[in-house]
Amino acid sequence: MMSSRLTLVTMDLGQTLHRHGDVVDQVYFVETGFISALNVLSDGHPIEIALIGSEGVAGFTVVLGGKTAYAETMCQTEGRAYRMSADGLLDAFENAPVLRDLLLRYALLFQVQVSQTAACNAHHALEQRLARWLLAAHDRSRFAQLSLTQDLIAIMLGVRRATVSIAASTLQRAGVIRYQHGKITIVDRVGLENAACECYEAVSGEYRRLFGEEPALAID
Amino acid sequence: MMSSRLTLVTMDLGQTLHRHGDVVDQVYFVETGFISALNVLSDGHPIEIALIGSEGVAGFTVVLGGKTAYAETMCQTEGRAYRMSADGLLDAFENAPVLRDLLLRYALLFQVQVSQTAACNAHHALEQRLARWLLAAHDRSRFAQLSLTQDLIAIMLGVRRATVSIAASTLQRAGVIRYQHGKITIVDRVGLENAACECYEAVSGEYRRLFGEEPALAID
DNA sequence: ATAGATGTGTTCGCTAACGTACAAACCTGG
DNA sequence: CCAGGTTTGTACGTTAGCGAACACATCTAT
Repeated sequence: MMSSRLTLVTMDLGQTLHRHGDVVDQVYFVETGFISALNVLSDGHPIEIALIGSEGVAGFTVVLGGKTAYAETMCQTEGRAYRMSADGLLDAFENAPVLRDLLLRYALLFQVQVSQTAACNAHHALEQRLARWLLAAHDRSRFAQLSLTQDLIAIMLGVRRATVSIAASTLQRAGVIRYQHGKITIVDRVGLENAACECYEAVSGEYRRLFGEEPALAID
Repeated sequence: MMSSRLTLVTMDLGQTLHRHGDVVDQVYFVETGFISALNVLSDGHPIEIALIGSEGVAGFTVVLGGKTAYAETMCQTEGRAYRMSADGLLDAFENAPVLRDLLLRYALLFQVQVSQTAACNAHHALEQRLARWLLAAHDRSRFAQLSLTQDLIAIMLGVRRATVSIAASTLQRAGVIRYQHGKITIVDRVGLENAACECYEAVSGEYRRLFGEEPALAID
C-alpha cells in the first residue's frame, strides 16, 4: 500500500523529530539509537518523560487520535529509523490487526514509562535516577560506550549539570561507569543495576509482560 | 449485547477499584465524583499520576492490551459510576467505532495528564501543585466544598502532610480556599487558578483540543 | 603546537522539603 | 457535655538540590 511505505532514514544527534503543537505527519520506527520524549514547560524547560528505542515508535500518538504532538521527540544518539507517513500508520492501524495490537500495547508500555517517571521524579534521589537512565539508554544502544554529555543528561533529568556531575563522580568512583569528555562507558552493568531505583526494573518487567519473556534486549 | 451491559454502582470514599497486578475484570465509567490513578512504589508509597472524573474510564488500559492493572485506582469521593465488564468493553471497542475513538482519545488525554504530572513533580513548588490538584478535583466534583483531609492530599502529591499544611495555610490566608477539619472549600476559583502552575491549563487545554471547545465541565 | 571551544569538578550560600515530634483545635458518640 | 479519635498547626535540626560562578581538563582545528 503506497501510503504506508517505509523509508530508512538516518537520525542525527540532537535532531528534533516532533515539536510540541506541530502536526505529526511522519512517524519513526527506531532501528538503532534512541530518542527522548520530552514534555516542554512554558518557560522552555524540557524534561524527559520516556525513552524510545527499537521497541517503539516516535509519533505513535497519532493512532490515539492526536493530530498534533504533545511531547517533543529528540534523537539522543545517531541512529537509523524507518520513517512512515502518519496517514500510512493510521491506514495500517485500521487494516492490520496485528500491527494495531502491537501499537496499542506499545502505547501502554509508554504510559507505564511515563507513570513510573512521574513517581521517580517525586521520590528518588538523583544518583538512582541517573543510574536508571543510563541503564535505559544502554539497553537501547548496542554499545557500552555512549556519547552523552552531563549537560544533556542534566536536561533530560530536569536537574543542574553540577548535580549530575556529583552523582556521576560517585558512580565513577564506585567503578560502575567511566566518563571522559562526552563519552560515558558502562563498566559494571550489575553495579549500575544495584545503584538504580526500582523504576528500571518496574518498567522492564512490564515490557517483558507485554512483549514476551525473552526480549531481544531488555528495555526499561 | 449482554456482555457490555452497564450497571450503576455507588463508589465509596477510599474504595480501591483496581489493585496493581490484579486482573482488570471490571471498568468504571465515572458519573459523579472522582478517582485517583496511583503508581505504587515497592516500598508501598503511592503517588498520584492522574485524576479520573466523568470525562474518563477507570480501567481503560484493558483496551490497550493490559490484562492486569499497572496503576491502582481509588475513589477520592463518594460517587456513582457505570460498571462494565472488561470483556464488554473490549467487545464494544471492537464493534463500536465511535466508542473506540473516544477511548483512544481518552487514553491520549490520560497520557498527557501523566506526562504533565511527571514534569510538575520535577519542577514545581508544592503550593502550585496543591492549587493545580484542587482545581482538578473541583472540576470533577460539582461542589465547591470537598471532603478531603490534608493527609490524603499529601499522599496523592507524594509529600509530607506538614508540607501540605503550610501550603494550604498560605492559600487560606490569601483567601482562595477555606479549611475546616476534613472539608475544604474553594472560595476564589480565579485566585486558585493564579496560584496554580501552568500544568492545570496545559492539561485542560489539551482536553478541549481533544474533546471539543465547549466542555460540560473544565478538566485538568 | 597552540588557541579556542567544549566538557567536567567543585565551591559558595540558599531554600524547599524532609523526618520527627508534639500541641492545639475540632468533631462525634456515649 | 465530655472523652477519645481525627485533623491541623507548628517547631526542630537535617538534607538534597538550587543558582551562580570559576577553575581545570580535554578535545579539535588551524
